[in-house]
Amino acid sequence: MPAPTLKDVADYAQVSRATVSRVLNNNPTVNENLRLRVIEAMHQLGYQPNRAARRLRGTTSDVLGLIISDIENPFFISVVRGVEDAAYQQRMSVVLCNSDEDPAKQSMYLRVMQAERVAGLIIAPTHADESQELAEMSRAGMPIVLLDRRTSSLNADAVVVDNVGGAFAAVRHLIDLGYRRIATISGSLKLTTGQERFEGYRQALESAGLPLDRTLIRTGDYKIESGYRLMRELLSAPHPPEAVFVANNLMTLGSLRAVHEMGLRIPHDVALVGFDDMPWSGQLYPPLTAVAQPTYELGREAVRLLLRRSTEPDAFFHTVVLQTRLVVRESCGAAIRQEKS
Amino acid sequence: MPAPTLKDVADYAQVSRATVSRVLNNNPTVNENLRLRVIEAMHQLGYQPNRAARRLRGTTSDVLGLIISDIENPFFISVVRGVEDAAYQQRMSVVLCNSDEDPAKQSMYLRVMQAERVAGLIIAPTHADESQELAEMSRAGMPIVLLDRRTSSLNADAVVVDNVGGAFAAVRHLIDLGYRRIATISGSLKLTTGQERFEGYRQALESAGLPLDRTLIRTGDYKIESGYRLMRELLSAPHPPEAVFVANNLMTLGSLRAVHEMGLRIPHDVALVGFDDMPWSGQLYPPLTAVAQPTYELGREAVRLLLRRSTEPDAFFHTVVLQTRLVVRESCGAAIRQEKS
DNA sequence: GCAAACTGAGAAAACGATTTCTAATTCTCA
DNA sequence: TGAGAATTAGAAATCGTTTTCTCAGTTTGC
Repeated sequence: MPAPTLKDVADYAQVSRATVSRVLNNNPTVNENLRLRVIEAMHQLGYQPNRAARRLRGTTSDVLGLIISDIENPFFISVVRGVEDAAYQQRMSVVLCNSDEDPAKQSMYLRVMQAERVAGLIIAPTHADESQELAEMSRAGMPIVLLDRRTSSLNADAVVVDNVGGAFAAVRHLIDLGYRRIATISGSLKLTTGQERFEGYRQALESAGLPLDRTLIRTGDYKIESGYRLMRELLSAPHPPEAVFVANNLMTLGSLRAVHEMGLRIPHDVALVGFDDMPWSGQLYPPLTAVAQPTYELGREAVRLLLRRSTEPDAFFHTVVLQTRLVVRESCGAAIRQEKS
Repeated sequence: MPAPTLKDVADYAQVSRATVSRVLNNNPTVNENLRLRVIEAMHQLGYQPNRAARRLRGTTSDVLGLIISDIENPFFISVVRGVEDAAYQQRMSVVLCNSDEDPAKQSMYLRVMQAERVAGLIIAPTHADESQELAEMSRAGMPIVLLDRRTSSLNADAVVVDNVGGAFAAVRHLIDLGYRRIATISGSLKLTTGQERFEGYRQALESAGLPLDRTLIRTGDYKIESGYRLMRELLSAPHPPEAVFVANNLMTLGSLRAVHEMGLRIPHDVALVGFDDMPWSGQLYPPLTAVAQPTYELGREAVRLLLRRSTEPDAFFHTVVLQTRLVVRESCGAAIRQEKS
């Protein structure tokens, strides 16, 4: 039993295919009687329009491409959900791909997107993206929105969070609580997020007249293991820090383990503030103080930018910066220290 | 600049469109010289076949639908990844939808899938799915694979984990460590996963000749808050349990918080085993003993079943049951107790 | 050496919608 | 009442592929 086509509906309702199409697309030039007859026929037959055919003839596709760099990072889950919800409201579907921080895989998926003739593309470019592919697609008229990270090789719409401001608020909070020797475990400086969070850390120290101490700075790779290793290094040093700002969620988990294994207590022996608030952050031991990112909004906003670009292809590029929020729990020691500001 | 079409390639290579199509589909009946000429032309023009047109004409679509019930549950992330990877190897793309445990949203997405004319559908049906839609689609010839959960309203291929065995192993482990008063915080008994994990708990007690004590059984809804509330209830009772088996990841987080807030220690005052091992399980305090599910495999296996059904539509239905593994860390007290088996 | 079988590749017909023409009505107003 | 405008809906072209049909040219079998 093949699925009913528009022609079947037309035959059943005894009208032409064009009329059925008009009803389908809410063309007002169709008589109410006929309209009802066609709708009745569609119901009777359980008709669903074939998207492939529609896309082939119509100029606008209703599929939207989303390429993220690491589906296993919980950060992206909520982003995906934001994109999906916003797209659904526009009756668009989302094709999701995962580049795994692998430039080869990314370029493969870019080709798939091109072949799919997607209406637009939302992408968190991989680590060190030097490829010209994105720029070429953009020049060829494909609406593109950069998500979370930016890349030097492409001028385009982008939606990012205020990494500098978020990191600044976190470190400033530690300073206001009276900590002076504040270390950081930063992310890769090849990613804009890594650079910016480090910059926030630097500015916060500067704003309080504190020196930038090389021995308190460690650079990781956003994975659990590097957080563990770098935290051990920091705490084993002759003159360990009083507090640490960790620049992402997974490295924070590794840091916690290191502290516990060394038999130290948080925040009494060392205070901790993380970047990225997760559903389980409040259930860690101790509950984690962290910079919350508007991940869901990030996704929604990306779709909004994409739609704007589709309708106004020549508008100036926008970069939307979403604000973060510091969620204070116990790992920073706010409850046990006097705020000295 | 419109994208080049097959016709453009044909003109450029001075052959017919049919020949280009044959080259594209590796039809061996085309002469090597022509083949090279066509491939060269495709390169020159940067040609990418239009999937919409291809899907329209061809009988087989290369899009695979995936409907999950809660994208915010970390459990599904790895499942999605498994599906995606397996699909990619078959050069298929995945359209991902999130029903949010909402039957209305699920039925909406089912219609989208039907309209997309997807090659097949992998679905974790929502809570209490009584709809006939799935059964109808199945009867209409759509290959369908049930994921993680089953539903009474449809006989179809399914891939699930051995919930009974996993729960049994977890509780049996507690028994072997010498615990006798073992409680459970179970999931909704409307879901097959909830029922089966409870059944594993029951069987483990029975196998050791322990009574099923109503006061030690609590039923939650798989959310953090219910884990928190139910654990407080259990521990405030006049005769609290020595150990607790919690039937999902989020409720486990809530349970941990409850124990900590009440000033009790794990595993000294109460031991804990969870269901579903997560990347952060080892970094909780204390590191969590949990039943690990082969989530990635779950996804891969679902794709495999789907492809088999596409090629052999009339084969008998299979249910693939994947085994779990108990990951022993510290929350069960294995390190501090003598195993008495 | 002639009929039959095989090869390779073009012409043309699908696929299921949308959209542009176009023609048949109905309406409007002098 | 009749000419022109407005409305309504059908016929046919179109989108970019795949697939079937066809046919010329070549090979094979006896």
